[in-house]
Amino acid sequence: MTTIKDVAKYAKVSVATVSRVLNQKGYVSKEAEQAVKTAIETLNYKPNAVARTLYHKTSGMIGLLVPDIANPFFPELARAIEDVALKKGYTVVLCNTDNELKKEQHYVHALQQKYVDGLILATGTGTYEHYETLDLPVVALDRFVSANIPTVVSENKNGAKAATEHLIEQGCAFIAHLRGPKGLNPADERYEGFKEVVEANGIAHIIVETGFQIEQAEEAVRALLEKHPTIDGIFTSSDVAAAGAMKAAHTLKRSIPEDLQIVGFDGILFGNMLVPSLTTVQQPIYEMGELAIQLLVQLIEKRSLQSYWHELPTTLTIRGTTKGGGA
Amino acid sequence: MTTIKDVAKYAKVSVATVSRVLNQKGYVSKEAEQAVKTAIETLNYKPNAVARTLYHKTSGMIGLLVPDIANPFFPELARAIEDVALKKGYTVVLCNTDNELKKEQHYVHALQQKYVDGLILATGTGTYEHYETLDLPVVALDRFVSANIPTVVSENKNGAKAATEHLIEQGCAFIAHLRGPKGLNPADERYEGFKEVVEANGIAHIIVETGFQIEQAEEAVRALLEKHPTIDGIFTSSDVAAAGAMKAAHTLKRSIPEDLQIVGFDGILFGNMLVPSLTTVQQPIYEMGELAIQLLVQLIEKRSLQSYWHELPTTLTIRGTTKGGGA
DNA sequence: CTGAAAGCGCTTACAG
DNA sequence: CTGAAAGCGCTTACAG
Repeated sequence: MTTIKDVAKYAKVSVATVSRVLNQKGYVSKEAEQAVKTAIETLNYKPNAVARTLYHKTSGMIGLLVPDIANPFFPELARAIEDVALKKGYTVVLCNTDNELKKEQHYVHALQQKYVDGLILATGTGTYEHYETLDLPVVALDRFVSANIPTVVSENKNGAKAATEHLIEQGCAFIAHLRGPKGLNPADERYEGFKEVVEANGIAHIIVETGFQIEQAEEAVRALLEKHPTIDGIFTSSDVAAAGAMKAAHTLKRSIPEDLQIVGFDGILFGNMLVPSLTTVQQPIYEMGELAIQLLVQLIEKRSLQSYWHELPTTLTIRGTTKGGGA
Repeated sequence: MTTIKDVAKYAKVSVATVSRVLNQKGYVSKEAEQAVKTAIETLNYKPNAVARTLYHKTSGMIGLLVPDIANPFFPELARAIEDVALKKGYTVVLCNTDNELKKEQHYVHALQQKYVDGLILATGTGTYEHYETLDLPVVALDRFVSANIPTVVSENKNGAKAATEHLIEQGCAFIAHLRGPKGLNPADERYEGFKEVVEANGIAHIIVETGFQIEQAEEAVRALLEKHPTIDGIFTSSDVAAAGAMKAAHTLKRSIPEDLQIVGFDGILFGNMLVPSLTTVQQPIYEMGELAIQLLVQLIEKRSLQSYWHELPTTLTIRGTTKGGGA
């Protein structure tokens, strides 16, 4: 690798001068500038980012912590973040935590030691509370961590209410809710929204908790439908769980949406690939990612934020698994 | 941030001694060691990874270049890579290239300047040929770049042959192949495999090219089925395209697998979420990712490789979209 | 306008 | 066994 010294030697100037033309700051004569530019060109010199980082204490990298990139909600989020990062000159380090405290801590330490400029937390065990004392810009995405940390979420509760109301409007009289893990923010809020609406309308309902694996959801729904054959509506806390519900319904020869209506939550791409395509509460996934990194960059650049709480609207997308929609 | 100097001062030794206990190399007395350890503990000192990188010219980071992490094949791959990286003490930088030469070049430069220890290329325009002269360990994944670069792929051609043979065995007489972009290695090989089998068996066939968007595939298959209503089998170059084919079939009221049988390629998770679930050529996605990073780490650690060519077996997973399987 | 020097935080020969 | 010093590649006051 050619270094700034090589360039200086070739251009017959000092390294300070080379540095000045590199950073376009400070005075430098036309002749010196030209000589340096020629030297850079002919030696194919690229400044060493690590040395710069050591001096500036800023690396141009941000850490993205997700539970599991293989969970289809997160790739879309990651893509949005990476797109904006590219434009703004940042680079994204991907970390899968599996919601395990140990992995989370490990990554936070590793990233800090590398001088990352900031962190986007799309994960959180809820137990690792050191983010505020980290002295590092942090944005929480799809999760609430602390009031001092800018947060980007979608309208989980409202979305859940809309989904539940839709099922009721379409004639469901006994609705099951497949809720996500307790203690997980979005799952709790979706549950709240569901409960509020069924209770307000005096609708029979039942709640079952599942994780993010399709098999769990499928099994849960199969058991549920066998035990309660009169269930005619299901609202799931994720689209993946909805797909599991659809598989279970298919196995039990319950036709969708005639016998059983299903509404998912997330609006990930594959919902539209299902047959019938999935009615779901669409989160503005890409926009959430975009906003999160924009806020993070503002924080990094020490610009002040107008708001620390950003709740983006969800929209009910009616498709083939409920009666209001098409195929 | 506390530095090695602070620790040295607190422990009343030189920074050299602190460094020695940090790295557990060189002689250091029990007393000095103890003093340093206490100092590290009480000051909560973490060594600065950037300074180390500057000296050692090795960062503990690897770059992962994929076309688009939102394309469901890549998150599974990325997850495998990240899992192994975590175990081996590396960190993964995620780069989406969209198969654009400009983005690819940008990332390669940016990563090099950050002293990444190696690159995994799961993308490639085929035009950027500088990887061999990069002086950086590189592994090609799901793509052939050069004979000098260790390569991990799956048996694309054999998989395609098995898929096509399966369709013929199940009675298909007029088979369409939705091939991926020309010039893209895996797509070309799958096409070759298909062609060989249909030609050897004298089966009527037709080829259409599509990209990786479900909408393209759906539209292509709709047009195809309208023009050629006697098509009774489709082999697609990806599972996403197969989902598009299923949607088109559904729209045209062609029942699967009775009227129309479909085989995909990839074996991504969501194939199993479809109804009927998708018969597909399963690539060992996780294993491919694992192997790629293991090879890369071997390269980084200057251990020699037995082989530069790793072709992992694919398996035909017969499910609900062809007649041999279940639902 | 320009260069010598100190410093970012670490590591490792080199003397002792 | 231990410390002073040089060096990794850059940047920026400070003199001139």
